[in-house]
Amino acid sequence: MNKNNTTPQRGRPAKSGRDSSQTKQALVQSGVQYFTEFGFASSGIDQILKKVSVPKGSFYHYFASKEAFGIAVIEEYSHYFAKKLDLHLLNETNKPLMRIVNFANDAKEGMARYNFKRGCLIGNLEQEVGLLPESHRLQLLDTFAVWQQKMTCCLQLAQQENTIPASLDCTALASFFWMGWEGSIAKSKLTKNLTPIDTFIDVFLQLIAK
Amino acid sequence: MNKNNTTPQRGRPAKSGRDSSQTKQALVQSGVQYFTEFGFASSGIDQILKKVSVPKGSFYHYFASKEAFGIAVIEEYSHYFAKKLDLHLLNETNKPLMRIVNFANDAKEGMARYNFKRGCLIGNLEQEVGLLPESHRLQLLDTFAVWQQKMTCCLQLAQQENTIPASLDCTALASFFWMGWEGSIAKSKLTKNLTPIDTFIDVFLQLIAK
DNA sequence: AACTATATTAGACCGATCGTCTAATTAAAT
DNA sequence: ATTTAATTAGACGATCGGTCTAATATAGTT
Repeated sequence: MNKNNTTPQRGRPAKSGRDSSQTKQALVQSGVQYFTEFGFASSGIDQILKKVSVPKGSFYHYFASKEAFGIAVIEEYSHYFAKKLDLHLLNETNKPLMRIVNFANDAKEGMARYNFKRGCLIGNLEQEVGLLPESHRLQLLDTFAVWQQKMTCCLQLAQQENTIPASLDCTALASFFWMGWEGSIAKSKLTKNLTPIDTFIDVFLQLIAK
Repeated sequence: MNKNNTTPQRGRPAKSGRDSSQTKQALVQSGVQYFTEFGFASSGIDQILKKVSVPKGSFYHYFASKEAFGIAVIEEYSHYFAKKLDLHLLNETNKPLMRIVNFANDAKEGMARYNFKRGCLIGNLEQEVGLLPESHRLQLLDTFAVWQQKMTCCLQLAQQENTIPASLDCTALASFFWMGWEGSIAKSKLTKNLTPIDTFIDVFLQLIAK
């Protein structure tokens, strides 16, 4: 975002060979991993730095504080997830409810790939909210609002298709979906298998189908 | 459990005046509060002790380790919650679905009373499972299994009454309920209001009603 | 070539815990 | 008086938290 390789870099060069924005991005991605697995409070800056071979002294060059770093991490994940969501929920080659199923399958893959250790950053931090700075709390709320909006649209499409009853309030149903979703991800972390997610999706679809 | 006031206490008397089992119980209750609000990893033994005026040196007299203490804390909460659940779900003066509503209202009171800072110990620890000893993980699974069984029975009652469709698998539905429930408690902590819980219960009941 | 500005790093800083343990203290039992 | 049991005092070393200052290395400027 900041500098590209056409402009020569001033200052002492990074040990890693990355330029400024690459290093920043690498740190954020490492943060996503650690925060998703261990939460904000229990993740140390040391580990996060070590993973991408950035020296400790550099951290406060790139970020003003752990809080500021957290904001960047949440933002990164939010963008990543919103993209994934659009990929499935706006895929016009599939019917609306099928899009939800596809999204769930995508997420299930991720759960298994990381051995059920990660789950959803937003859901994990949500539980930790009592230990988080207020800025993070608001950011999490924003993120959920975006996801909810996307899901609402998808459900409305299903409604227009007459796949689900017209009597349903799609906004409330979308909120309901995400609460159950986060619950199922958490349960899946606990059981270390995909059964909870499957149960959630199956029952959800069965309940809303006409 | 251990000693009552009829048998005189040997050894140096506790500063607090409590006997052995009272002190242990006080520690466990303090642990419930802290673990529920801050999780296992972020709760310090010091704080837990201070809250009930038990000196630090005493901790390892009462518990073999923090892990063992955690087991006692989870057990205490599980019992407490199972009792609350029975109180509502087995209350024959109400129809099955009304019992669920009453349970939810009870829980909502608790959420508000603690200013949305605590929520559900089991749900909170569930998210933290990556940082927990395996013994805790299994205990959490057990606890959920018990809750799920209780809810299954209640839903089956509703089914027998013909309040909900006979086509529903009550076991799956109970699992679904608890995932959504935990999700709604977490969301309620985030929003600092009861709207998520209300939405969850409302939509759930609407979806399963005939 | 000397100097300034900028970018990055090295590594220490200190306070706060962390969970645990050993020795001392206090009382009842013998 | 001595032993046994229960509780406490307080230190223990280790880790690690987030942060900061000074040193280093490059590019731009004169």
